[in-house]
Order: sequence, then C-alpha cells, then structure tokens
Amino acid sequence: MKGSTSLLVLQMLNDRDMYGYELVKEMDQRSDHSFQVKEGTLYPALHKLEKQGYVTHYWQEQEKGPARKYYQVTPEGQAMLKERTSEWHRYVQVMNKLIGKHES
Amino acid sequence: MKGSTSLLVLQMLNDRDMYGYELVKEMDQRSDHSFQVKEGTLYPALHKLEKQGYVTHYWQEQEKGPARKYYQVTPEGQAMLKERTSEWHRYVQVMNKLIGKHES
DNA sequence: TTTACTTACCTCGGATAATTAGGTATGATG
DNA sequence: CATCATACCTAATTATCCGAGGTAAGTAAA
Repeated sequence: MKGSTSLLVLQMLNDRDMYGYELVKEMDQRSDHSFQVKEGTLYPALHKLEKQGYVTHYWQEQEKGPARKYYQVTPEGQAMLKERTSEWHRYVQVMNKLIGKHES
Repeated sequence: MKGSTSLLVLQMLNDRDMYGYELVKEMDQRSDHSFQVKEGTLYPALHKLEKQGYVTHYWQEQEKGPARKYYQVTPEGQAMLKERTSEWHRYVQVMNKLIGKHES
C-alpha cells in the first residue's frame, strides 16, 4: 500500500524527535514486521518533507557510533499532519463503506 | 491515497457488472466527492485487470448514446479480491495502531 | 590485524501508479 | 449550429516505492 509514508513519518515525529534509521526500525517493530518502510523510501521522503518545510533537522554526535540526524516537526508540519490524518480517516470510512467492514 | 484503486474496482464489479464511465461517477457519488478516481487512472487500471485475467468485458449497444463496455469479475478476480481485502484490513489495523484511531 | 557486523547516513535506476491534458464519437438540448 | 453529457481512449509528466548499491564509524571476533 502506497502514499501514506509521509503521514506515518509525520505522526511518529510528532510524538518525539527521531532519526531516520530509528524510524525504519521502529515502524518495522511496531507493525510486527507487517510492513517495512525501506531506507530507499524513507530517506527521500524525509528530504522531501524538509524541503516542503514540514520538518527540520539537527545533528547529534554520539559517543559511540555515527552521528544521528534528528528530525523535528514544524508548526506547518503539525497543521499538515492534522489535515492528512483526517483525510486518512475519511478515506478509511469510504473504503469500508464500499468494501464492507469485517473488522477482525 | 494510492494503490487501492484496483481493489475498489474489483469490489464494485463484484456487486454487479459495470462500465468504466459508470464506475467513475459512482465512486465519486458514493464517496461524497471526497475522492475522485480520474478517467486517466481508471481506464488503464481496468485494462490491466483484464490483462491479468481478473475481469473480462462485453459490449452493450445502447438505444441512445454511445455503446457501453461492461466489465465482469472472473473467478480469479474473486480470489484476488478476497486476498486483497484482508490485506487492506490488516493494513488499516496497523495504520490505526501507529497513527491512533480517532474514529469520528 | 584483518574481517565482519551493526549502526547510520545516502543515491541511483527501474517499476508502478496517478494525474493532467488532451483526443474521438454519439446524441440531446438550447 | 453550438454546446453539453455520455462514453471510450492514450500520451506525457510526475510521484512513489523498492532494490541495490555506496560511505563511514565503531565494535568484536578470528
């Protein structure tokens, strides 16, 4: 299923600042490995979100291992998130209406 | 939202045979204009579904106006539909878990 | 010390999907 | 006669995703 990566990312970053690699691992874990957002998908998505002004980044050096590039949601990003989330809920509603909701 | 057009189309055709133009109008109506599947999206999608063997078509001349190309789901299409539908439900579950379910 | 693994970033190319913007034709309505 | 609604279609562009790479830092084992 495509198109909702940026929504997902914005939502996760809204809870707390995170770095790319962390996002990949976290989403994999939280979804019980049922969908993996790949690095080749995530990094370009983050760059696009930043270009659009919905997130910013700051570097954080680590005592051990490579530095981490943390992302943070901007006010514009929060507005966007709110909008896209209600869009998502509308979308699901319509799909359920058309498809029939057999919630398990 | 992308990737679920074919699922939507299969589901609608599973209820009854329909023609392309009808599908466009019907989806627009049933979703209260909240998402419009465009003709440029639908027709290629139908052609692909047919090429994959999930639907077939037959022409029906009209007394008034242009002929209609009706589409019909095949047994393979029904199997596909069943599979894709449960996939969809799994997907929504995970998204809700990650995003938080504020059902309105 | 060299090899391999994990963390962490990234890009490029191909495939798929959606949209935009057209085109064709029939027939009804003003 | 012009315009609208019905009904089909494609081509070009844009967006998105994934696979397959690559860089670099630090750790652990052989």
